[in-house]
Amino acid sequence: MASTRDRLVIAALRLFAERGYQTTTIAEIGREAQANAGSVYFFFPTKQQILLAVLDRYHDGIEEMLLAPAWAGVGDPIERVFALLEHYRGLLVESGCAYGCPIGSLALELHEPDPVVREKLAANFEAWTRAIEACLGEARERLPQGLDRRDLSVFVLTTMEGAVMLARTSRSTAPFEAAVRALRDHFDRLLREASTQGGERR
Amino acid sequence: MASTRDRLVIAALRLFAERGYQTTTIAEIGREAQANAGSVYFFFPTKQQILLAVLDRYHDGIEEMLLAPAWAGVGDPIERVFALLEHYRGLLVESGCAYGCPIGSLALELHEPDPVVREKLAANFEAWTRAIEACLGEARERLPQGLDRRDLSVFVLTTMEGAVMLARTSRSTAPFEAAVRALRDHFDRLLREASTQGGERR
DNA sequence: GTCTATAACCCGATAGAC
DNA sequence: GTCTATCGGGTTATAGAC
Repeated sequence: MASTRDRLVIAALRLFAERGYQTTTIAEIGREAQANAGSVYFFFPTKQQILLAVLDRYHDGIEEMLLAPAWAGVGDPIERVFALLEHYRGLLVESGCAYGCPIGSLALELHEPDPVVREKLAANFEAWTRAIEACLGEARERLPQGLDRRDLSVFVLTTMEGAVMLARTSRSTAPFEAAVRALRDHFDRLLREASTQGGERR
Repeated sequence: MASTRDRLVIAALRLFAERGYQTTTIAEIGREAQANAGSVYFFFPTKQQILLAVLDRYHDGIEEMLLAPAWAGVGDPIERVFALLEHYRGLLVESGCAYGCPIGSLALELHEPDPVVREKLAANFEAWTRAIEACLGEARERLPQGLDRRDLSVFVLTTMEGAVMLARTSRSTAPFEAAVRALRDHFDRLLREASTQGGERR
């Protein structure tokens, strides 16, 4: 069995994702981790420290927890972009459209977060964006010259976050699928332009 | 001076936007509306009823509160799409990037909202999407034949919501501007394709 | 309609035994 | 390291005077 501290972090990660930060109580985190409310304070002096540990866990685990499952069997870098989006669609379907991106939900739930919390949220978004940017870098020869791959990576993330938000709120995957179709249309146009550009590329 | 009920709704609207639903107390709403905490319960039996009134206010006021200021002096329907996004960018700048879309924030803060709350949140997203869809409808002759204008309208909303989320979290307009540039690039390609399509349109 | 006072409850955090 | 017990403070909502 994992260490008590680990069990507490995992329990908090689950509860924050499913019910939010403010709604989750220290007692619930303890119960979920088979520990007592008071014991939580041996490892974490404040509730916010648990949140920081959870955000670190997401950040450190992005490969193993998110990218690896989403990209299993998908080698093409452009298809990886859409495989990641498809992974989120799967999470929506699994949950009956109750799923929300844990980082996005925390980012909007906490209106005036402590700077250290806000920076860890931003670091998680940054790691996600970089993963997409790496895909676009791999596929650079198939994309138009002069394309700003950073802009496009951010655009993929805003699409995912907005699409999950709308799907969750309407309890339907329809808006998610609509946004992804529109993004795919954009990518198709980018790939088509690059393929007719031809000639020397560097 | 506005009626007490109106002042309460406006106060709640402001406080929910700035500090969130759960963080805002009934006492604060009363204080902000120059009424007493106990008086709030004369008009609203529960806190959730205040939230419902706020969501109705947003929905009924979308023209006056949002679209009219954003579209002042902008006639072109495509430019109206980007003027609305530019309006949100202005709100970000004004607030030092603390701004969040009030509907989006509530949608992610409340993880298991009462169905009636969730439906009013969804109705607000739907009204926003329809406003964009109307612009695209006006500009239909300049857009590619067979373009799914509903998909594209949803895409504009997901871009706005995602972009505001990232800007707020990083306390920078950079990701907002990146996402809007990428969306503009997409629109440019759509308009270019339609202009070279030429011939008969209907 | 508006006010004061308070009931009833829950939470984060602490103290201290073992 | 883990437990029980509890403090102190804040919240929604109610009761009832005016």
